[in-house]
Amino acid sequence: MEDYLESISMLAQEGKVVRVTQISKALGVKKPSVTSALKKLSKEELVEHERYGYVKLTDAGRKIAEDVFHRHETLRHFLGEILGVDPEIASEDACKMEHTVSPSTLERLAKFVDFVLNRPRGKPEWLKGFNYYFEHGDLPSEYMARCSRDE
Amino acid sequence: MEDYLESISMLAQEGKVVRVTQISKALGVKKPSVTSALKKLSKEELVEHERYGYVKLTDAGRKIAEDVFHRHETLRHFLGEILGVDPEIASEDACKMEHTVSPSTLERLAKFVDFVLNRPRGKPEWLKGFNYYFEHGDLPSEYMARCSRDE
DNA sequence: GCTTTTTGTTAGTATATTCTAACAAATAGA
DNA sequence: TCTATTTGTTAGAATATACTAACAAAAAGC
Repeated sequence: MEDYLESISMLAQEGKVVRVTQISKALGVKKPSVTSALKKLSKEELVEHERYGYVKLTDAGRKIAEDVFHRHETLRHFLGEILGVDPEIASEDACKMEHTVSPSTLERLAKFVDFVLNRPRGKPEWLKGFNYYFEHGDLPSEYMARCSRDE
Repeated sequence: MEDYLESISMLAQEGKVVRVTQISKALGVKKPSVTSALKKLSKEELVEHERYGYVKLTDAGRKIAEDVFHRHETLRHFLGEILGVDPEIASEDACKMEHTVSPSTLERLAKFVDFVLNRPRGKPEWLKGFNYYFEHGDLPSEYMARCSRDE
């Protein structure tokens, strides 16, 4: 259900009017699945949807959608920009993981991403070291030297 | 199903004989759930189990179990030792996430954990910086200074 | 306005996984 | 060895989620 809310939110963000077919395409599920999801989400007052009509998030629904989206983005950034996972895969994995991370872990992960990418400026040197290590299996001597100096 | 395999593997590792009740307790599910899981896993030739008897992994089952365990440990280490998530929660989250991470992401994560924790010696200075940042919301001036020097 | 196409819904089915209740086998105690 | 307890199984129901096939409503074309 979180995926439906997130997808509705994203489609709405793009300015498009949100309809069953679009959600169906966005999520890669068949239309009846969307209809029944919307029925359920309506009952929980997370979306507004009348037969054959447009889909809109309620405030409660939007809140959840944005939370899911935040989780998704945090994971995607971590996977893509720190671990260096292929963007496509980073997005897919984020999509699956976003539903299982606990709030407290996500909070730390978000801070971690922020810390690594922005404190106090851009990406730190050691991240290049990691990429080198991942590609070659060991570290360039220059990096080793600098690291020892730091210690 | 992966959870069942992992649990059986872990119980076996502890030297104990593996039985339905133990798996049931380890996973926090009722015994009929275990019985039916075992039936399924037997059909797939991942465990050996005869009525009222002990449970044993086949080679194929053990292989999967060890893979799941590896995923679990990698995640747990990352969450606990790098992000600094509470050990209890790190373990729970790892348990949920271990089923959704893609192999390529896991490979990078494992390398990342190894890199951060062991290359070229123990934990790097910046990890303390992260913990400070997480607790206080900004960085100690000493760290800021050192970082600029590095750049 | 009538027909065709697109869009959405309903009904019914399937899978995966859990549970409870009731029963059966195995084990342990006396 | 007989009974009581522990352990394991079966049967059946529940939830969550997806699907297909068939139908209905709405929109578009002419």
